[in-house]
Amino acid sequence: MSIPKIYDKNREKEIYARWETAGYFRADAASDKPPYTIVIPPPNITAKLHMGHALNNTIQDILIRFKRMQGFEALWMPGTDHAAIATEVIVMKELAKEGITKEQLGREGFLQKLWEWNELYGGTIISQLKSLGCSCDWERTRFTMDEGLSDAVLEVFVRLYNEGKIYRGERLVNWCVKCGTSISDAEVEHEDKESFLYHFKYPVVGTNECISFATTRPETMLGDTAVAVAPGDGRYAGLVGKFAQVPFGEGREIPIIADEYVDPEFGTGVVKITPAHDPNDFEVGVRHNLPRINILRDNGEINENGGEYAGLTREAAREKITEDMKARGLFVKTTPLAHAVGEHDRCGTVVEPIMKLQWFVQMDELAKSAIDAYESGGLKFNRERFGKIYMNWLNNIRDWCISRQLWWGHRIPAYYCAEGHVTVSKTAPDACTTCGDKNLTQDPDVLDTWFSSALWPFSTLGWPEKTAELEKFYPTDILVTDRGIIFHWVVRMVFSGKKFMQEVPFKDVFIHGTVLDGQGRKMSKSLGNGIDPLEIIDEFGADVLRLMLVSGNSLENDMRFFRERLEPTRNFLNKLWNATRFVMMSAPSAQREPETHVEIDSCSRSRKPSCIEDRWILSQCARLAAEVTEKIEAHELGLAAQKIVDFIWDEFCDWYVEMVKPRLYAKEENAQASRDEAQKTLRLALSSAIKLLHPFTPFITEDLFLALRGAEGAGTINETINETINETIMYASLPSSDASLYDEAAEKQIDRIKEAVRGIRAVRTEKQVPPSQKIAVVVIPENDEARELFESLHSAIALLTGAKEVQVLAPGADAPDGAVSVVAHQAVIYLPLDSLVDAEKEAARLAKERKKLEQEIARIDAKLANEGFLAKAPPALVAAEREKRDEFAAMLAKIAP
RNA sequence: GGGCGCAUAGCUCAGCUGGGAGAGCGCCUGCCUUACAAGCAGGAUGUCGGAGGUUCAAGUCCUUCUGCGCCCACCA
Repeated sequence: MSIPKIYDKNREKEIYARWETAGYFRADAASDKPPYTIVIPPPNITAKLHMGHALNNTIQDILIRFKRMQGFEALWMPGTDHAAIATEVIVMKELAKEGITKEQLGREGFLQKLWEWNELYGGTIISQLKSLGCSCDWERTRFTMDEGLSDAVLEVFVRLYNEGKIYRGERLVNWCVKCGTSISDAEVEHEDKESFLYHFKYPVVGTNECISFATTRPETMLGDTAVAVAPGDGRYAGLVGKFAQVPFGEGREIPIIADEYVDPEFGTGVVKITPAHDPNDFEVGVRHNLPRINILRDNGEINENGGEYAGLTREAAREKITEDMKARGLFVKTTPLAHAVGEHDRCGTVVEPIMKLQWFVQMDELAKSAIDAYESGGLKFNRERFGKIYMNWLNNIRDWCISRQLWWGHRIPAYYCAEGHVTVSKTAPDACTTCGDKNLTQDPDVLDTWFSSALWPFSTLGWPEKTAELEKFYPTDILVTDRGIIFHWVVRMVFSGKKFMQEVPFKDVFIHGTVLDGQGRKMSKSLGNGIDPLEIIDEFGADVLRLMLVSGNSLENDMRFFRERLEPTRNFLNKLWNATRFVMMSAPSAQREPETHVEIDSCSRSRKPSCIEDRWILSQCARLAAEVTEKIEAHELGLAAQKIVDFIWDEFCDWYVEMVKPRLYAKEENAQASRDEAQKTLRLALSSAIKLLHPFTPFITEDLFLALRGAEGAGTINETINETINETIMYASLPSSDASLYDEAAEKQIDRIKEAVRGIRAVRTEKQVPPSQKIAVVVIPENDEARELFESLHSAIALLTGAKEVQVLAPGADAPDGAVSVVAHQAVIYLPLDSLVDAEKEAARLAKERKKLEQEIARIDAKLANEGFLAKAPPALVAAEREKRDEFAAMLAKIAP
């Protein structure tokens, strides 16, 4: 029977299905274990898994799996977001293909289409997350519009309304004339566009003068209700208080006012004021009690207030008005101007500030609580700079417009009577609370999608009910998300959590970078440069994708995605597969390796292996466990992964496995005990590393772990899995990192062996000794301790260097003639290579060695000669430098001049 | 206009609280050594963007300049 040499990624689905069936992802609110909670950033129901999701969820899964193995009751709460406008836009596009509009379907009919859509596609991303290996508690999967979460939304709206924190008001909102809805500031994207600055003038009433000004939007002149100059601007001092005439329609006369808002340095120092269509002007209008003239229809056409221009589009009106001003001699000039234009991030339409009756959340107090959370240290970001972004936004926040003129979403629970009285209630009220009118109509608008996701960390746990889940799992431990939604989401969750749960929803926020294409550009549909994670999973397996995503880069920075980076990762997993294959073939003992911390500890202490290499690798295991734990807890996942990879590939495969081969293959009768010990240690060290790796590459590690545990005889890896179906690595305890398991003596000794082996190999290569030629190696140790060390590992050294035998002489023995020497710590190694020794070249080689040592010594001497260094550097460092100098000097002395 | 990030080997990037420059890929040499050629052994490669400064000591901290990139912003 043959064991496959190549690891098979196609087993992932089967393994996942077994985990799910076994209920391994479930988190129990009644558990005694300490909780560890993460709520997933709910993907939109329109979403298909992209690289950003793959990275985001890999990070979360690594943390959750690690904590689960550490013994926490780990809950990863999954779910999806209804994504009001995004979903509505997509479904409308689908309907448009059939020539249907949402108006034709009516509200009920359209919503039914949306629910159908959700039924069909809302779960797509969930199944895709499963193929990535995510260990979410799927039975708890929530949706922002399901019953419980909708109840939470209504509860919050009503409470805030009753507290006066939610109000309805006519304000300027960002209006998308295409989507026919208001959008939040955060949904407006500003892009610098080449445009024009139009210079015009208005006649000043009662004089022959004109006052000139500039604007980028001439059509808004139709709504001008003032002209403003800077207070104290001498040029216009005489005009303030007079009136200018808008030369359209009835020739409206508007006041010339002075306001701080005007920058006298800019342009002519004069600004026309359009309170109904510009946020700044709106403020000016409030200060000066100016009328607001709305000149736009919802579709962007000029309305009746625009008189003769009514019915024109924004663009057409702009041109016609400019022409008309020219005709009246009031046009001065146009100058080119690059300036930022606001566009709707969903459809790219230029956003119009427009007056609308909308619902707002008053932000001052809520913002303050979110600021407090950060300033008090109760909320931490993985990098300070993200905290600054958060604070900067909060310090400049404006009231949050929460009503959207859409149908898909949580409908605003406000009801109006014929008189226009407002009644807010979770359930439809029987009568107006003001006048008792029974004929009520509900507000047609729905809430901003972030209104519901702001509640996600506690609404998913059952709030407003007092549930065991809330008690156990709130607040959550960490939020892992993208830089792009700090304002949209993170901020709003923080103040919502503090407001309704009296506690921040998470203590840590981990912001990770963006996955870019190979050229450093964002992956986007329009560029067509996206890489589908599912294709990568198909080709390489989820393990490879996951490990690659978190390796070799720091997660808070953006990363470029190269397919070429997948191969080294795949190669590593194949290496691990083969290492396990080797261990199972050469150490097929029926005896299981110790499983718990206690067992490992007692193994290492009471049954301390007698062989140095066993002690060494177990010591390295304990250090690895400590380092990996530290790095994961510091959320340095890439460094943690690197440590594990290095351990498995370098320490375990390249050194330890080779070192123990002589013991495994020894034929002597008395070799049994040593062989058993080697086999046990092989299995213990490997399974330790596999457990530490599991959070990163869950599938392959499950296979290998079960194979190692259950292997009875030398069966195939795959066969043994079925026999141990009830067991899993997911709940295996992590290897002990107890510092008492560190064996510094063994570490130092193995370092010496490695040094010697490397030296011998280098000489072999340099002398071009073919690997097939078995050479002789003679070691002359400096003392008995070194002699014992080299003797105990002579077979290993022979195997590692391709030597026929390694002879260890007594300290002080005579060096063999005609041999090449390799100087190591506390030993000189001779390779009798008569035929190959070229006296001249050998002298040159030794001279080079000497020079290297002399340089090292000189460097240290320079340091030690520096009085400042001696006086101010830590004493331990100085001592270490001295020790190194002594060692180098000793080695130098051994190289014959 | 404000804020932030990046600049380290040919390429892609690590390098956390300052103490002898690293990895992977690529490249050169030699190996199908009975776990693995998706492998093994050996090797070459860097004024750590420029200039100042702090320090006994700077890739690491400060200032400044240059070149990319991102975010925020109501300057008409």
